[in-house]
Amino acid sequence: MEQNRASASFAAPQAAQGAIGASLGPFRRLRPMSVPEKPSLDGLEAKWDEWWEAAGTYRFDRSKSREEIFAIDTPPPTASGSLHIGHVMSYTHTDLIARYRRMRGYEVFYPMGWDDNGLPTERRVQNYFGVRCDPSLPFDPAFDVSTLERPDDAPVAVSRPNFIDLCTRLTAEDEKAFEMLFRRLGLSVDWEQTYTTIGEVSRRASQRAFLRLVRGGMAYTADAPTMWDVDFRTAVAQAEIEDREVGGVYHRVAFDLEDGSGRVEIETSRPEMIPACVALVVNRDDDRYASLVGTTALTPVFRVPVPIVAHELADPEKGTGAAQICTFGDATDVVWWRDLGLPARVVIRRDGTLAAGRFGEAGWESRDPEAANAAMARLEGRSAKQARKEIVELLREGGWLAGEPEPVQHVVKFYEKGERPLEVISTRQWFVKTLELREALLERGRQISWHPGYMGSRYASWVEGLNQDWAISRQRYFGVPFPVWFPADDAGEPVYDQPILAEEAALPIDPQDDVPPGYSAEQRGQPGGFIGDPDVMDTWATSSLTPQIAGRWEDDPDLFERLFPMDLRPQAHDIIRTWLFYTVLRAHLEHDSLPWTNAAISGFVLDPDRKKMSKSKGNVVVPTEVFEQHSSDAVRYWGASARLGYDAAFDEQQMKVGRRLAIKILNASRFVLSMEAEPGPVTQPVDRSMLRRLAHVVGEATAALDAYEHSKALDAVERFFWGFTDDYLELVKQRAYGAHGAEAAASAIGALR
RNA sequence: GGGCGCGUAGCUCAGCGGGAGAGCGCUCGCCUCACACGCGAGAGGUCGCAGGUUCAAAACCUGCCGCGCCCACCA
Repeated sequence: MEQNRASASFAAPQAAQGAIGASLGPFRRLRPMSVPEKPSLDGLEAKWDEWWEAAGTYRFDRSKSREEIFAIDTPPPTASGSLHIGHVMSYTHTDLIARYRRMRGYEVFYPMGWDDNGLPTERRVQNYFGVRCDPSLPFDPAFDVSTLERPDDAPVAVSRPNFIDLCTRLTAEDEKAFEMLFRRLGLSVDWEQTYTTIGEVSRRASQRAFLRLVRGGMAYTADAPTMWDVDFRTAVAQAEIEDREVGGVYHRVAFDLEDGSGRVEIETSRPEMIPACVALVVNRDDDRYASLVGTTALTPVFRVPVPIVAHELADPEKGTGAAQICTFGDATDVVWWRDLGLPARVVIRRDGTLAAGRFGEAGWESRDPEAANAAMARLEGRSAKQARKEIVELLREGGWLAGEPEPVQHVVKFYEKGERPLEVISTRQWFVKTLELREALLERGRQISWHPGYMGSRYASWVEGLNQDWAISRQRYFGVPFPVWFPADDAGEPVYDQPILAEEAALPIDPQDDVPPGYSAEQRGQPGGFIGDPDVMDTWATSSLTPQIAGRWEDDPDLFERLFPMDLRPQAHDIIRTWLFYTVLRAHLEHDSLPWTNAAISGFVLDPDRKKMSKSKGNVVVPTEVFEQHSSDAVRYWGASARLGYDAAFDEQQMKVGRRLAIKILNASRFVLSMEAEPGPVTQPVDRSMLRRLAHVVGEATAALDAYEHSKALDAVERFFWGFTDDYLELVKQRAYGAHGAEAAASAIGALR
């Protein structure tokens, strides 16, 4: 049914077999023209970019119906970095699909987007201009970054509006450079469809979708333990967390039983969390400890009484079989804390340093408050790492350290862009419900056609492993603001459970500038007034709406109808759990549909030694140099030779092959076009045989491209072509020149054309 | 720990039930009027290992080994 919804303008095998000679189509009309003496690839990119732009070759025709359209949800690259060779490969893959669909008669919707909002841009602006954002400063209309003075080389604090302005200006520059590169690559993008994730359309769509989630009960705000990056000082979502193996130290620490009958030893890599300990946990089936459940122990150093509790997740095999529960040392602590209804004693602050309440006061009971507070004074204000050294001394002094600390390699959770391990910190965040949708989202995954198919299992394993709702708020600046204010109580503090939602018609809004309905600007921050939500959305909360943004959802309902759900999401495999997953989630919640029917997943480009390319390794390839050296066609050839889903080695040899192929095509074309005589009916067996093979190859390539196997299509076509030049061309050359008469020549020329 | 992918000529890879292949690289020969960014010829492999199914296995099944990726509540 897909195949039938547009007429095929690509030569079908049957046509070529039927009336050979009569079916030359457009080639019949080719006339000898000014054939260049020495065809060259140099400068072709600029020439054709200009030509396509002037002719509007790839402009999207919105008068077409949904059935006639093939809509692509192009990945918006992060605008605040540099494009690398991996982009070149994956965007070439998408372009191959776009061009193939166009050949099949589809009206292809192929936009470009720039993902400019978010942390990467902030970081780049900070480094580029030497500034940092201080939201407490007022807007400075006279601010001029070019005259910025940095006497001691420290970052200069600028206001939030000034900072955002710098972000906007720098990304605009980066986006121009990206467009130049993509144009040079020869992408058949309709550049009039370009959007940015910080642009007005994106902000409106993000805010509108968010408001609907809140009204529908699918988004909520809660003060809950959340994964937190202490350097960026923001919450991060499960999808942005990665495991890293790092060196750690196991410490065996003794807890005295309250009744003085003995001690319980635990093993921990985070002894600095002992002041935050709220319980010891053991497994009920563990004979060593079962009798202790229900009794009380005293924490070392701080002498805080904590209950010994049982939980099924306590693994007798791990460590000593007994563990401390702290608020919060890791994600497991959160599970135990929640399941067992334990109190919280938080000692890690948002900047990652330690601080505690006064021992001896409510919530901070201690059998020896004086010693506890003295000990805490030695930890206060230190980072987790520094505090660890300090508390080891305290443990040693008090005789609570059993044996010597033992260095180990263990796996710790990091923010993917972060440098220090994540902490679990209780903060107020906005969440989107995902856990309760697990089954529905797994079903959505099954409805997608994955290319290659096994990528579907990556999606499934991610969805199956979801363990927290999606935290979408970020304590940052350059992002889409939440269209929300909170009423201020008599003390001027926000009342979080009564958010004031913006009107949809007013979107996009910024609660830091705009005033909620029914309030006046003077009431901002005043008792009884209002407070704007200071946070911005996770960048994925915007980019998960790219089909809606590119399709101008609700801004242009007629267009949206023609595009959504789209046909194709092309992307790389590293962001299945983020971009792909969230996009499926948003379409499910907002439209009760898939966002698109196909997902084409490209692999990575590895360096020639099959190592991952990264800036730190210094093995990153700069695309412009590659274009310069090999030509865009050659680079595209290399990209096309890599299958979807599989990593490809960066291979200049392969580009040389592509270059040779391109030049061979030019030379063969020069030969064919230089024939003076008129083409005639194809009567000679050799000619007919060649055309039959050609027809077969067309069928083969068509089937491969329908199955998203472009490398297979390339292989078939290329194989045919070299046979065509090396064998067929040589066989008919003399005849085409007229050595065997006019009729035989006309047959050859007809076939050649 | 669970899942997925991959192990075929020096390199990059295709083939996935009946001839072990391509390109690059290598060797040799050719400036043949489309192309020397070319043309022709050639060397090179117990298809990771071990069992099994089959008349027939590089291909299917089982187990193992190695590499990579994804996921997991790794004290």
